[in-house]
Amino acid sequence: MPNPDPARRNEKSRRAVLTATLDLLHDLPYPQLSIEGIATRAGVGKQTIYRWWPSKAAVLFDAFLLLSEDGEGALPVLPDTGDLRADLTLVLRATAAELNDPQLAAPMRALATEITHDPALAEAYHERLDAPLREAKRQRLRSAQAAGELDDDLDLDVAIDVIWGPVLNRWLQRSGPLSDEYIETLVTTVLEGMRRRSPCD
Amino acid sequence: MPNPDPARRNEKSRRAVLTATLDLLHDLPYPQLSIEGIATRAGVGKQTIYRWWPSKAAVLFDAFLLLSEDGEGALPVLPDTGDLRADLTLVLRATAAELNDPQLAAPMRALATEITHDPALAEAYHERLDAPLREAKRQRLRSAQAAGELDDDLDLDVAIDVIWGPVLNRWLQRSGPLSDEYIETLVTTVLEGMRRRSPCD
DNA sequence: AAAGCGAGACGAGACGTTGCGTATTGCAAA
DNA sequence: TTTGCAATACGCAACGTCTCGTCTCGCTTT
Repeated sequence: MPNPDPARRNEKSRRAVLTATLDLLHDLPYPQLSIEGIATRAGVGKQTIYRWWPSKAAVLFDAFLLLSEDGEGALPVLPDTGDLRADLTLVLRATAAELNDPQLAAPMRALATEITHDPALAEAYHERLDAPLREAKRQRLRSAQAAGELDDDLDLDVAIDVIWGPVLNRWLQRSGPLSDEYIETLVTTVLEGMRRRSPCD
Repeated sequence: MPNPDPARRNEKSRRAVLTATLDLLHDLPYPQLSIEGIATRAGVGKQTIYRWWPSKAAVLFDAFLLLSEDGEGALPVLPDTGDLRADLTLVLRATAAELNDPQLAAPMRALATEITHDPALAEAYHERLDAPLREAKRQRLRSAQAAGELDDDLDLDVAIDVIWGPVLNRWLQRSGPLSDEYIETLVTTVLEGMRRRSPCD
């Protein structure tokens, strides 16, 4: 009797577990979230959780997946008004708003920290959650390249890191607020670069 | 009998606890690190730990503090050869080497993740560990401003985030290797900016 | 078609283990 | 003589495994 048969899996129990996980995270910090607590809240046997998920982090990941699938069925797309600076500012502000929302912040922090300790989870994250979003960002930057706003030989992946890395980092490390001013300055710095220019602008 | 008297504290026990913490982190991931394990390894009573530290994270923080104080008594300074690009590349490579060293990586990951869940720890981190390093970075950038390499109205704190944020982020999220090529491209992108330039370089 | 059957997921919860944080006991140092 | 110390017992909570009895399927047999 090796593995359980996914075909016979009870979808209702699955969703109950995931929503219970999200519910509980509204009230208590992730480290205090327990499998037993999830099972009780979901009205589910502990074994049902241990049967389908290898770890608390895996449950969290699926819960997160449920969240993002509910929000948007299709692939994410970044706004493209032709003004890259405006679009980036808009998107980063939206991101900041999400990160400042305690509702979403709790599971996001939890996922982010589990990823740093669990390589397997990290890979799943990049495949299922990060990749589509990253592709959307890449697409927007490609469009800006086509429009002549960006250098053609710019490394888009590095560019994405340079734009979003500081925001995520500031949030994770709590080094400061994700204010509009910060985002404004960030976008300017990234677009213009740090080097002094000869006076030809 | 309210608080213990720090004057009568046993320095030997203190160091035993902190070094035991670091030792244990070489062998097992941080989540599996237990107070009881530290006490046993250190040859110390559990109560001695609970008397002086409020949490596992606090022990970790002090252990980390011990590490950085051992490494360098004085304030850190970044190299300044007059060539900002070269200096940044050098420093980032050194940082990447540290982060790639499993010895140091374990406690660093642990500290980074605890910070995201514990605001009090985050503040202590920024005061005692991040601030001095950040000041050194700021100083180097100021020097570059004075040398005319950088714009005078550049926001140095944002600049620091833009340079170091992507590295830390890539490492925490395991989104890719901290290779020399990555650092090279990163430094170039940050210094030159993403925007297309009119041909006046 | 209807009744019987086996497999396997399910809710519930007991079980031994582990680590938590507290309390107690001598001992040693200041 | 006071108080931090190592050691260890304690109650508690969550762990992960296990064993129940129930249920829901899909496949036979009639």
